[in-house]
Amino acid sequence: MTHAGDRSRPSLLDAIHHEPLRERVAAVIREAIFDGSLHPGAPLVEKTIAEDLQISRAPVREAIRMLATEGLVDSVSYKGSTVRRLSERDVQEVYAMRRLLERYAVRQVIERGVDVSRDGLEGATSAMEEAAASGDIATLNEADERFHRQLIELADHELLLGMWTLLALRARHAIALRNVQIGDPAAVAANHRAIVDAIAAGDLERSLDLVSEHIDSGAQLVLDDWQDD
Amino acid sequence: MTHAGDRSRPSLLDAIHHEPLRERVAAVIREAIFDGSLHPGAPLVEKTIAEDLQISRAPVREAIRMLATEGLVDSVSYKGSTVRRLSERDVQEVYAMRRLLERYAVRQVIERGVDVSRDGLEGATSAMEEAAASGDIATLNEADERFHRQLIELADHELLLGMWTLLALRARHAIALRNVQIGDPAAVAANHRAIVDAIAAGDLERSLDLVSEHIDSGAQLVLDDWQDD
DNA sequence: CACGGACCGCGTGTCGACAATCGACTTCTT
DNA sequence: AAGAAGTCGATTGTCGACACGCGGTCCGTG
Repeated sequence: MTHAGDRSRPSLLDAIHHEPLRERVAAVIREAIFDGSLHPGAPLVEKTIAEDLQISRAPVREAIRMLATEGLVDSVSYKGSTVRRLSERDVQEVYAMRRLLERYAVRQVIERGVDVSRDGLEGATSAMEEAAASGDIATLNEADERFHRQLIELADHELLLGMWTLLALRARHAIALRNVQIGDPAAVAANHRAIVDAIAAGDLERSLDLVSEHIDSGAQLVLDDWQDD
Repeated sequence: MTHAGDRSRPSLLDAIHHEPLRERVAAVIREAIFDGSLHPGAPLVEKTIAEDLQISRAPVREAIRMLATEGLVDSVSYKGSTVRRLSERDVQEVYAMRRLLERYAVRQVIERGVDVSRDGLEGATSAMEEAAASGDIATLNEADERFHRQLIELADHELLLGMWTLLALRARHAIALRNVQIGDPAAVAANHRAIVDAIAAGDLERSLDLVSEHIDSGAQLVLDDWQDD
């Protein structure tokens, strides 16, 4: 699950240190999938993409293969690749696994007495509150994902983090398709604050319940009026 | 997690229907890792392997990349790939995730009232008992893995199955490195029988305990006298 | 002798061309 | 006209050659 460098952190180095072409291509296609330019079922033809980007097929091919392992693309030997069609069941499975993994993370964090207020969660939480207050949905969503990622990171479990990262990608895919609208930003932020508090208080049962509930409601948001393509 | 065709089922078709070269190459390297020809840390040089197999670098390259996503190989851009070095922590993480996933599967199976005696577990279980009786360790191990795989399959959750499959590969890697010796074959078979019975009886708590215990003891077998490379 | 920079070999990254496969369409046969 | 065989276009699979990054070596310099 060694996952290519963090593309969401465009540090100064990236300008110097040449990231392999396949990574950049994968990032381009991934974004196209998320922003809707590539709808589910759309064919990904190596030659076409290569010509569009004015490069050879090799890096395109590798990029597509990456996306396939990420679950964003379906590939069939000798036939071709298409943007994955997500069924309602797929979405349910993704969220079921997320719930399982995040609950496990919470358990680990509490058992090992990690200081959640100091080690990161605090930042994401207050960022969510600020974003909610100013009605900045984009930032809110970003902070939301950061919150959950940091929660997983606090469990200090590389394999867990790797698997969760894959799930997060697939969740983003589902969310992108449905253009999910958050009901009440302030409530979302408050939920996260409550989770932090419960963990900090060492209340395992309450933490698990809150996390489950939060993830289930997220799933519900995506699944409402879902129609299989 | 779309995983290349089932390589363990060499049907008649495989002779006709050309499986892409990369798959066969991946299978060869994977086996070499499991049987110890390629020890942890051993470099995987595309050109060398390609020449050994008398093919070009392209399929070798893709095969290595597959193994990397399976967690059997470490790849670093512009530097190269090596057989993954497994730390004690890696092994612990793999087994921790297996425990989490298999417990989840058990929960699902019981909640949904799947008929475990009819739908597959019975076959693997009795196969284990026979293998144990005749002292056939290889068959025992094979039936063991089949048992767990079928347990996961009964949960009817594709994503779960995909993630579990990855974990199983990594577990096999660890087991291969330690040449694990099973203490008492009959006891192992009996444990699985007990799990089937508990599930069939719908006894959730007992089923979870048995599964946890079984996986933990498996982990212990691998971890005994583990020395990080 | 320590240190910094140019050089060089190794291996991966990328390229353009050719081969194999698949599915659909066409055509031949009865 | 129906069915089977053959053909064709589109796309992936494989190939060999060249480009580039990386790390170690060797040399010059203070």
